[in-house]
Amino acid sequence: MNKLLDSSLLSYGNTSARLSGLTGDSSTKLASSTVSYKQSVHVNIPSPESSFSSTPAESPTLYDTVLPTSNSRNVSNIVSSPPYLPVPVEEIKRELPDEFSSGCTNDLGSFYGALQNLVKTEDEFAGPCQLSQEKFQQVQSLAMEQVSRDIDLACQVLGISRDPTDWSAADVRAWFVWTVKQYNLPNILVDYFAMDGVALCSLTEEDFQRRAPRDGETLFAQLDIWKTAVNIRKSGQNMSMSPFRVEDSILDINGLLNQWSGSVSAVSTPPSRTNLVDTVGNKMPNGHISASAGSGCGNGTFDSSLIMGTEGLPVLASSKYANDSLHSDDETSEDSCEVERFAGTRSGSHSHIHLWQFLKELLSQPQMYGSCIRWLDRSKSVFKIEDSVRVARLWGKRKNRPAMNYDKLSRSIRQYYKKGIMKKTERSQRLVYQFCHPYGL
DNA sequence: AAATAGGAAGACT
DNA sequence: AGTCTTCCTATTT
Repeated sequence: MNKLLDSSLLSYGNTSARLSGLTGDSSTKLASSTVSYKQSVHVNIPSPESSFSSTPAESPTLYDTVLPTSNSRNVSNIVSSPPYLPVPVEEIKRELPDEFSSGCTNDLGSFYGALQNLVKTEDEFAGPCQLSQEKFQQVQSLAMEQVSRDIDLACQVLGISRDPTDWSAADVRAWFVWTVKQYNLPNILVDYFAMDGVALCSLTEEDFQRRAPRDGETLFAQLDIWKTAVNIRKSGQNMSMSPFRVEDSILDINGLLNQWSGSVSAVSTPPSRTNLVDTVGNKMPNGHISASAGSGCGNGTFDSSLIMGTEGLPVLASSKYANDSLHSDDETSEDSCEVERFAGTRSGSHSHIHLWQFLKELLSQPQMYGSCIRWLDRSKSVFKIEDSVRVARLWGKRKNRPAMNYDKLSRSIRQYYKKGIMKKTERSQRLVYQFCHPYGL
């Protein structure tokens, strides 16, 4: 079993190190990156315990060290942990500063120990460690490159954008299933994260923890890595690394996906990103997936056709993720983009969003929609619609119902009373509603 | 006047 | 079948 670079290496939380710090440029730091991760953040570099048998002459890669070559490779190992990518071990060792080897019993041990130490002391860079900025940047560059490759692979497998803010609700689900699978997080209820990427990115760490008390931190940390990675790439400082291409990898993507899906037959089905399958290969309605314990959490699966071309070769799974976010739903862009966004890209599964989910999306973006809907008491899931006309208009746009108004919207809300999704507050106030547990989480 | 409440029927998936 | 959407009348704020 491969060992991931786990909390023992990049345990960001206990060390107060930040992923964004790895960029070495504070200008690229995301606001959310200031959170100290208390849980492990995986970077795909094998631990010292992994069976390195590198022969210097062959300049093996990290990938090589954990994956048998040829068709006989053990796919289950690939699936049970994030795939390893070809970063030459010797290169990493060569680029490590000398300080990294002191006090360790073997080279790899020194690498991990030193890198951990480096991460620990990043915030006190000029402190006792006294690593040169150049050396530090070498290591952070390697780490970020590995992270970036992981993200590229996941994007290609899932057919989603690198940028989480581009994700539709279906993309968010896909990312969740992938992450849950990769990091074996059995206690995640995906339905608690039924939102698009913009809404997801606006969630705080506390929001994650509320939705997933056990693994929320890890998920939040993972999302933050993605956000940071895309920020780095956008800022153009991504270490002259070309995007990872599946065809360049020696990773057996087909095998990976077959294992991932648990259904070889799915390869022959038409490509469909939303055709999620459960652990026995049954498609679930509306792409519904659940990673909760007892429902096949550890085996969250996808239709492996999602990235298969007609010849069984992995291909990029469409660019349809182009626009399903709410972030441009402000007053100015509503008009300019209306036809394209709501007549076109909103079709299909994305129109399945429920009103209560939509309202939560708006509520999760107070900077954008705080003037029309806001929480009155977040802990009790009490919110107020401040601008009923605008909220109704936004809802109508999302559902492609131009005639939507607050009268109709409120009728839908009132249906929720019977369903136990919403309720009126104790002291009835106009335009004030309350989510029933757990819908307000 | 605007919001609330809920019945009824139809659309849509 | 479930979730709205649409239309409606009556009531409350």
